Amino acid sequence: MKSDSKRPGQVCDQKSEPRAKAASAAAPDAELNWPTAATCRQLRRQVLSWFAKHRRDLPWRRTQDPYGVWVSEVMLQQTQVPTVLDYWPRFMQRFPTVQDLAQAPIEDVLRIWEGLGYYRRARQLHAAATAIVERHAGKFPTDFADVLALPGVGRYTAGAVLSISQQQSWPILEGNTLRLYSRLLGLRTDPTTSANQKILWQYAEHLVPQCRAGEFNQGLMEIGGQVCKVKEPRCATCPLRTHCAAYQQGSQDQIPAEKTRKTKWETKTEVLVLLQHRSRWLGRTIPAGQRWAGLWDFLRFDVGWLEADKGSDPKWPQSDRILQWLQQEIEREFGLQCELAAGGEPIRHGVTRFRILLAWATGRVISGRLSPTATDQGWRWLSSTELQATALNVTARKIFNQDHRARTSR
DNA sequence: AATTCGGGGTC
DNA sequence: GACCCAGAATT
Repeated sequence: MKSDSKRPGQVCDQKSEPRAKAASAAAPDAELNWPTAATCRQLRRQVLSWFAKHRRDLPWRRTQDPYGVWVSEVMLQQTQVPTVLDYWPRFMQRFPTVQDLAQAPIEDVLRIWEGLGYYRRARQLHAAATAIVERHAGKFPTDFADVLALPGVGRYTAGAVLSISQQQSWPILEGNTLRLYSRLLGLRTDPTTSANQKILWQYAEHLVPQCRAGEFNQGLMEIGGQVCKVKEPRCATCPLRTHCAAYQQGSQDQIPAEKTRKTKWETKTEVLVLLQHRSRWLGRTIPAGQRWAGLWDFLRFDVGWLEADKGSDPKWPQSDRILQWLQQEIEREFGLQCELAAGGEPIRHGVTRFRILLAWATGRVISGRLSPTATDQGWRWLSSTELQATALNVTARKIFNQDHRARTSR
C-alpha cells in the first residue's frame, strides 16, 4: 500500500471528520445498554485486538484498492463469504481496474457474475464504473457522498468501502452487525423495523472510532459472523461479553427478535426445452427491462395451466401429453417441427417470490426454419462455444451442463 | 413500510 | 422448507 503524503496518519490527524454528526450522547432508549464513552473506548480496543488475532485471510483483504474493496462489497451484498470466495479473484483478474470494467461489454460482466445471483448488482456495478470514468476521471471517489451516489451503493457499502480502503471513520450496519448490536444493546424488538434501524445506525455511529475504522468494522463483522452466531453463539470466547446485555440476561436466543414477515409463495411449473439443430441450440437474451435482462435462456414454457393433469399422471410435467403440447407450440410459435424427449429429474428452484418446478426436455429439429417473428424476438441458434462464453440463467446452465455431460459420456 | 431482486447456501 | 447472508432500489 502506498503512503500518500496527502493523507498523513490517515483520519487520525484530521480535525474535522467527514462523517455523520456524532450521535447524541444520551441513549435513545433507557431500556437499552447504551455504552458510556469509557466503555466505547474499551470495546474498540477489544475489537481491534481480537480481529488482529482472528482475522481470516480472505482474498479481498489483501488489497487496499478502493475499487477491489468495492467489488467485494457489492458481491457480498446478501451473499455469503464462501460463495464470493471464487468469484472475486476471477472478476479482478478479468477487470483489474475501473477502466477495464467500464470498457467491457455488459455481457462479459454478467458471464463472470453467473451463479452469484441478484444480477442487477452486476449491471449497477458496470454502470457505476462508467460513471466513475465520466465523473471522477476513472479514479474511485473518496468522498462519501460521491460513493453513495453510485448505483448499487447504499449507506452500508459506502461506509464499508471508505473505511476499509481509506480508514475513513464511517459506521456500518449489515447482517452480522445487526445481530451483534442487537445483542450488545439488549434490543428485544424486531431490529428490522425502521425505528430500530435508526437506533442501530446511531449505535454504530456511537461505536466507530476515528482511527482504524476499517479494521474495527471488519472486526465487528468477523465477531458477528464467527462468534455472535445466529444459533449457539460462542459467548464464552466472545471478547465483548462483558459489555453484552444479552449475555448478561442470558437472552441470546431471543435476540435478535423474529422478523415479522409474511412470505407468500407462488408456485410455478415450467418446462425448459433444449432444442438442438445440428450442433446448435435455440436461445435468446432476455430483453432489457425484463427480469434476467441480458442473460441467455432456452425455450421456456409455463405449464401451470395444465395443473389439472398433475394428480392423474405421476410423470407430470414430463408426460407425453405435455411433450406433445410443447411440440405443437414450438411449431406454431417458431415454425419448427421437432421431436422431443423428457429430460432428467425436474429441478426445484426457489427464488424470491416463486417456487418453480422446472422440468426439461431435449429435442431435435426435424424440419422447418426459424420464423421471422421468432428471429425478431431475438431467438437464434447458438453453438456450444457461444454458450460457454455467454451468461446463462443458472438453471439453464445446470440443465445444459447436465445434458452435455450425458451426451459426451455416451 | 413493504416489496422486489425471480439468489444461493445451509441446516 | 425456513432461515440467513458484509443490502439497495423502488413503490
